[in-house]
Amino acid sequence: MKKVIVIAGATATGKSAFGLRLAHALNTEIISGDSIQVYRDLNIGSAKLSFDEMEGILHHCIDTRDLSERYSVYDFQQEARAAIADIHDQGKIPILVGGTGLYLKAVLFDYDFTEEENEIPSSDESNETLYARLLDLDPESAKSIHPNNRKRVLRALEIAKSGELKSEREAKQLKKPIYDVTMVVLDVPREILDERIQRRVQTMIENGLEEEVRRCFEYPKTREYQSFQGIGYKEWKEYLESKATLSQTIEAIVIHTRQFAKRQITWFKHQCDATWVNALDPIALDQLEKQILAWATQEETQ
RNA sequence: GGUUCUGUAGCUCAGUUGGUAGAGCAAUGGACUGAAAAUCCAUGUGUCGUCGGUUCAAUUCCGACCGGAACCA
Repeated sequence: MKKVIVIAGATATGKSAFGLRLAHALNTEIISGDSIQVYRDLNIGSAKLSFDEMEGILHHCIDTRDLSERYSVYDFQQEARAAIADIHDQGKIPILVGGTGLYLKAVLFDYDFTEEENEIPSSDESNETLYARLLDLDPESAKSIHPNNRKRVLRALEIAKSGELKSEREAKQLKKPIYDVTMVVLDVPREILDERIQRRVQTMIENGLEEEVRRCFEYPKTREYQSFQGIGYKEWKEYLESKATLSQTIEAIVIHTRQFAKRQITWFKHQCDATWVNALDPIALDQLEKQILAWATQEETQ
């Protein structure tokens, strides 16, 4: 199996910096595992590295979509795997850096998405009615989806329409990585992370986040885009409509970012087999780098 | 100084015609296979401002005091 390095963790834990460090040491390229950084004009609010900050390291899966476009795990799986293959062909070990847990897992594991229309399933039926139908069509999947989780119920019904059930599709998977993966989760104690988030948002404001938002989402129609769902963007809706103050907007961004970080931590804790490292401990990071470099030079396993 | 409001969960506020109280947000934990920075689930004891009075019983009624707001001087 080919090797892949993964640097994961909550927002504001220093993933990008550590990823760059490894990329230099291994003379390789980085693949961003992030659902918002794929959008071309979302720079400040998505905490995207600037061209200079990339320090000459090639970054994949960034700036690949226009604000009006939809994007999904499927797209990411295709494009990230293509980039991985390309880097492997150069005899290098790709580094996947990102905080979108599902995206990382879908690339590394044998998640199976068949080619299909990327449409948002919609319905005006009640949650109860939809769930009842799912119970009938795919009881196995229904068991693991809460009736109120309309999005998931609709998706499972959508899959069932194709003839194959969601539960059947997943049962065929081995649920094992398709690469030889070394995965690291960068960890920062919650209280400190909260402060870092506060500061980071403040910096975004100073760097002109409001201007970026106005430029990208000036027209109300654009605020229906998937890209507008990003934290740091959607919070400006009320502000742009003169229904909220600047400080309320900033506060909302901070709160949403913290809640997001919490969800990310929960995901990585339970969904992934990874080495957790205190990102604030320079000695631990040095050791980690050495370990990864040593692992990188080992023979490929079968 | 006077009048009228007001003080209940971290925040904004309901409520109890007197039997010690509950929403939203926040917070905490969790789920997660095509929107995932999304979506969803679970968790609510707090001297009901302080001190007195009435009462079998006061957060609820009465008084004083201490905060806050508005208006009048």
